[in-house]
Amino acid sequence: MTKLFSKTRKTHPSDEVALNAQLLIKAGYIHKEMAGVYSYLPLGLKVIENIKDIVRDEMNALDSQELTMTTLQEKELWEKTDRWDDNNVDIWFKSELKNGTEVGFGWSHEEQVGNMVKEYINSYRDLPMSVYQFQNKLRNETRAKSGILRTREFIMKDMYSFAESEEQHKEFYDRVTESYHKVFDRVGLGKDTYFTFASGGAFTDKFSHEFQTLVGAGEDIVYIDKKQKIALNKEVMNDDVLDLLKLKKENFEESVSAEVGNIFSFGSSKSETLGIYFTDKEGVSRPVIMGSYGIGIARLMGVIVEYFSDENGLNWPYSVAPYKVILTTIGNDPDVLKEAETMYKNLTDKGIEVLYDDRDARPGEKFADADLLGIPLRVVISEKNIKSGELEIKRRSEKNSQYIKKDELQKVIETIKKNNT
RNA sequence: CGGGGUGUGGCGCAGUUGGCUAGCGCGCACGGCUGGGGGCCGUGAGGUCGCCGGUUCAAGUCCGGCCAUCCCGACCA
Repeated sequence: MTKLFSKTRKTHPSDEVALNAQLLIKAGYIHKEMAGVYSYLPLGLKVIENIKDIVRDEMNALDSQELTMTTLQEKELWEKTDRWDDNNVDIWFKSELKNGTEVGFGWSHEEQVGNMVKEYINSYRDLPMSVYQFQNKLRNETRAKSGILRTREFIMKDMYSFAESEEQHKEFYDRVTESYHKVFDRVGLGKDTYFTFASGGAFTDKFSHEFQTLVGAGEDIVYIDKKQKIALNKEVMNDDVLDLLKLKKENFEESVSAEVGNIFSFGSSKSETLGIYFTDKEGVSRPVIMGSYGIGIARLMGVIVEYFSDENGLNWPYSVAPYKVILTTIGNDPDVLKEAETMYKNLTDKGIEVLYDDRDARPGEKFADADLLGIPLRVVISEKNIKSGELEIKRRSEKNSQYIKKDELQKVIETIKKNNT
């Protein structure tokens, strides 16, 4: 911790109202550049990378392939789908090249990816196919708010799928739904994250689907059916939709939620506009069926903060925690320091990420920071504990510390990992 | 984009009807005492009072414009 350039602080900036940003700034995870624009410091970046690793793992399991597309985008492509005009899409950041050519900064990559894959999709043998990326999206929001939940620049995982038929598309779409549930389970939000019917929007089928996490800081209103574990976004909550889905209104209750993911079907409309065709078995040229699947990585981090934090600060699920153990020394006794360094090495050698609080600070400050930083397990090394021969541990999710035998530590860590808290 | 609020050392704040070298706490540096839930004492560094212009003998304070930021609303593909 003496080498960590970020430091904790006791207060948050007075103009930061959102809990997620208050805590992340106090703990030194993020830095605000301007309204709706945040930098991710070493601790914050580790959380982002942990979330990305989980998402990446699940996307790869779908045989989707990772790539990275550019932020600068061509005007012509968006004009084809009539989405360049500011009257149709009002969140564009635009600029121009030295020669006057207009360019846009990507707020989505649907058009770009569609245009790109035309080169590689020729035959039904090339389908189904899917690609994804983690990328900074730029959206000129009229009003950024809620800390890192709604920003002008944000990290998003966006995936795109291409299929030869509605059936093939549906199969992939359903597998993505499963994968998304796994992602939200793995980051600790599974219990309160609902598969949600939402309005389709331009170019899409009747419904799109969202993944909504029940959390007070959210911006959406959903109606949830806890038994069936599904939800309807308020925007589609009406009798026609209920009839169509064969659902009963009385099973639903209203709740505030945050959208952590969404998935769209485009059918063949976008392919027809962009000219993405393949040749089927009969030699007939047909438009591909396209889908789009997003997870807001930075927003997900913010939702996790909002969901788990308490009056003492952050509280990360093990799976996304920047460090799994915080090793806290008390006093400057040589035996204490030696013991701490031995433990640091032992745990690190086992692949467990340890944040070593080697500061010459008083216990109270160290404990307060350990809580604020939200590391799942705290281990305290002190003269007192060395004499007793026991290990003092405290889980972030629990109030009091406990004493265990030294050889039980590994088991405790395994348990926390398994329960993800 | 409509409405409202706020800008004073890195952070949180005070500064009265305009008036004297712009204060306080945290943090920071140095010295000392401490040592299990943000401890204490002393010394010190650090400020174009958001920016530009105006009124005045005199502006952090009054007026105008601008900028930034937050909240409510609208929007959210």
